[in-house]
Amino acid sequence: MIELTERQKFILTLVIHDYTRTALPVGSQVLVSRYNLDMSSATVRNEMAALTEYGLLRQPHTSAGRVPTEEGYRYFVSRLIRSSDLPDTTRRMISHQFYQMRHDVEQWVRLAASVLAYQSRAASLVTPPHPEKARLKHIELIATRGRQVLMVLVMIGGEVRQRILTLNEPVTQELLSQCADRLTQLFQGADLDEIRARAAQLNSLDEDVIGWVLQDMTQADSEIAGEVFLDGLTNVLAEPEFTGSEDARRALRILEERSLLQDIAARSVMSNSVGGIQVLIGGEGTWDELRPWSIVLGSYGTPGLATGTLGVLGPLRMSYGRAISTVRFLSTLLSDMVTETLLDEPTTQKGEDSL
Amino acid sequence: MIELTERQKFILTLVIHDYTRTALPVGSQVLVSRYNLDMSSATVRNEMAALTEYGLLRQPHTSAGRVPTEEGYRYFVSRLIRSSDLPDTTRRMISHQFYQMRHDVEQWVRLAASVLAYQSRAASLVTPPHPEKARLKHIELIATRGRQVLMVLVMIGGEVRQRILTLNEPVTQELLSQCADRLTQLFQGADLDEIRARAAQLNSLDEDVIGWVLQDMTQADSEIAGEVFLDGLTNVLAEPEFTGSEDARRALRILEERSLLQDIAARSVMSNSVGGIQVLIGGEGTWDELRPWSIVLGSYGTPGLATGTLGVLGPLRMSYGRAISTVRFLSTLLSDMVTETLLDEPTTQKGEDSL
DNA sequence: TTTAGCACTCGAAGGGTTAGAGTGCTAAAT
DNA sequence: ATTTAGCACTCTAACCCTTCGAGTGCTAAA
Repeated sequence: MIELTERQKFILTLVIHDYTRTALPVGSQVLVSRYNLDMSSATVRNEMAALTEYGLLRQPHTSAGRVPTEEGYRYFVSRLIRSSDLPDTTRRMISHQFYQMRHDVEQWVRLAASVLAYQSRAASLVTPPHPEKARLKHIELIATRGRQVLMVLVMIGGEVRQRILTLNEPVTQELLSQCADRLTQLFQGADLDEIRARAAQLNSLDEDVIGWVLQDMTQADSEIAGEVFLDGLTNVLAEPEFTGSEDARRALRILEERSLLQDIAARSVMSNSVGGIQVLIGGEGTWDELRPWSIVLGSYGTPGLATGTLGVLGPLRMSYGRAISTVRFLSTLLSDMVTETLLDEPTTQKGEDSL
Repeated sequence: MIELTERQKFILTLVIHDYTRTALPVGSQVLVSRYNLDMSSATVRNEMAALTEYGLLRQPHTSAGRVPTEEGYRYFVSRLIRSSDLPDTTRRMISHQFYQMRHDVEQWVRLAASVLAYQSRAASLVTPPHPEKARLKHIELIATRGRQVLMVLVMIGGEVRQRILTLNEPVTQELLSQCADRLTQLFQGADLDEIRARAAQLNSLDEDVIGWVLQDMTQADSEIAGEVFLDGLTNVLAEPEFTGSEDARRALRILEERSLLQDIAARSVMSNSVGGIQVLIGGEGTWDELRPWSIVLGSYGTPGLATGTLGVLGPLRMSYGRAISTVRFLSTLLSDMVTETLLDEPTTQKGEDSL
């Protein structure tokens, strides 16, 4: 990557700053007068020409001002950005809100999406915390009607899965409770493989049930992000570059389908990373539908226990500083939420590493 | 409401049909040639003038064709519409999909939203089935860490609520299980009031827990529609009347905030109702943000047991026939889903009407 | 009661002009 | 060796004007 002079960096920063605010190509004279630069517009013009040469700026047409290129944004994000933290009062306020929601995971995930969207003025997405490898904590079986039974699976980490299953023959609640207790005793703390290995010596009812447990846990393991909570879509549709264009709808379809989101969320190694936070600019050549968008992604949680993804989606000219600092703050906050309210027995208590 | 001649009804129907397809004001000559009418354009003009007089059509400007007014749509929906059922193959296909999803309520609610959006070519919304009055089926308490306990509440009807609660002092899993069993025995099938009434003779742990149960059930009762599942937003944003206008964003904000949706879903008595299905045209004077929108709403489930709402949101010129028939079909289908897979003990087994 | 004929209206579309913001280049100034 | 003033040039956005044509309402004949 080309080394710029200090002044060039300064001017690039100003152009990006101005363009993010106005969405209008920025000219040399405007820049000088708006920011009281003590150089002439001609000097700025020369520097801009250099930056254009380097591929960091471009002109929409000959007699227009400059606009940052994707490369320009990338340079800015990776080398120039000075992301200030959120103000202390704001942080305290947000923390307080989360504290009040601490009892319900879904609620605080939703809150996270809402805060993220509001603070970054863009669309936000948050996935609930999800263990990399589901470990069983508790099985519950509840008779409903005839051969149908509601199975509730509580995983270590707090995730709860429920499913209605149909047994071969009707069973009383009492038998079901005993079965659930037995299986809970037997498989507490076990992951998919361990259950599968130890599932030999079982009577028929237990076997029947554990089959469903395995199925559900397989599903849990394969889900990277079961549900994705979105918020702030209107923030992004309000941006001038998307009003009335095809792009806005395409982007919305992306968010609606969610498969691409999972794809992206799954891909943790990305081009530009700032302190654990990934910045995806203009689809990075891979996701064509995202060409007019940027995504700031973070993750939260504890790798061994449960992790989730959170991010901000906005136009190319989004405020990266604000987005990054918000994502960073919420990332640590949500990590705290996971460890504070969902932490369970230490994982060393179970498993093969019990030395 | 004014009585129209058969020919006027016919022409109104044609205008609405054509406008629904093209989104362009429809003129007399176009109408005659496009539908091979055996009358002259002048005759059509006269009838159109009459319909305009009655307030069922209007002209965007003097020398333009006619466009249906909200009143026009209302007349059409309440007196003229002939909503054909979905084709048999389609119905079977959809039913089959639902059958495969029958184990997971969230999944089939999501599927319903998806099918509804696809079939009606508009945005759709579906709320999960929700009992009008929560009745307890089962309490489960699971120790997590220290004084924190995961409480899982299973309601009759299949709804499951979970919450982390903090007790006054640490309690073993065994004690918790006993407590849960005791409370389940004592309050099974009881609603909020009954629990409150019978909650006198309890020891301290039970009392502590039952307080949280009451809180959760109160919350369950007050929720009309906890979550609203949306789909097909892009269908609606693609409509020409919304490209680039403020309206689209306003509408999206409505859907995002969901409070208005609950408001609407809660208000079951509406102006135009066709076979249990409510049609809300242009906000009906009450919801200003919805002026450029129409909503076709239905409900499903069994009033005593659990009910939900489903609906379609589209532009004023949406295809009401298609929307209504889709909503109607899904309404019965989802009702079946509720009774088939979630039905519990008959409600007469419990309560004051046990004669 | 229907229809042919006609004058009239008004928005959409096309074309031409203008204004001004912005550029790059050159030559003078620092 | 930079920086800056000056200037010719470019190109879009905005405006105005005209034209075109679809659609109307009215009148009079069928």
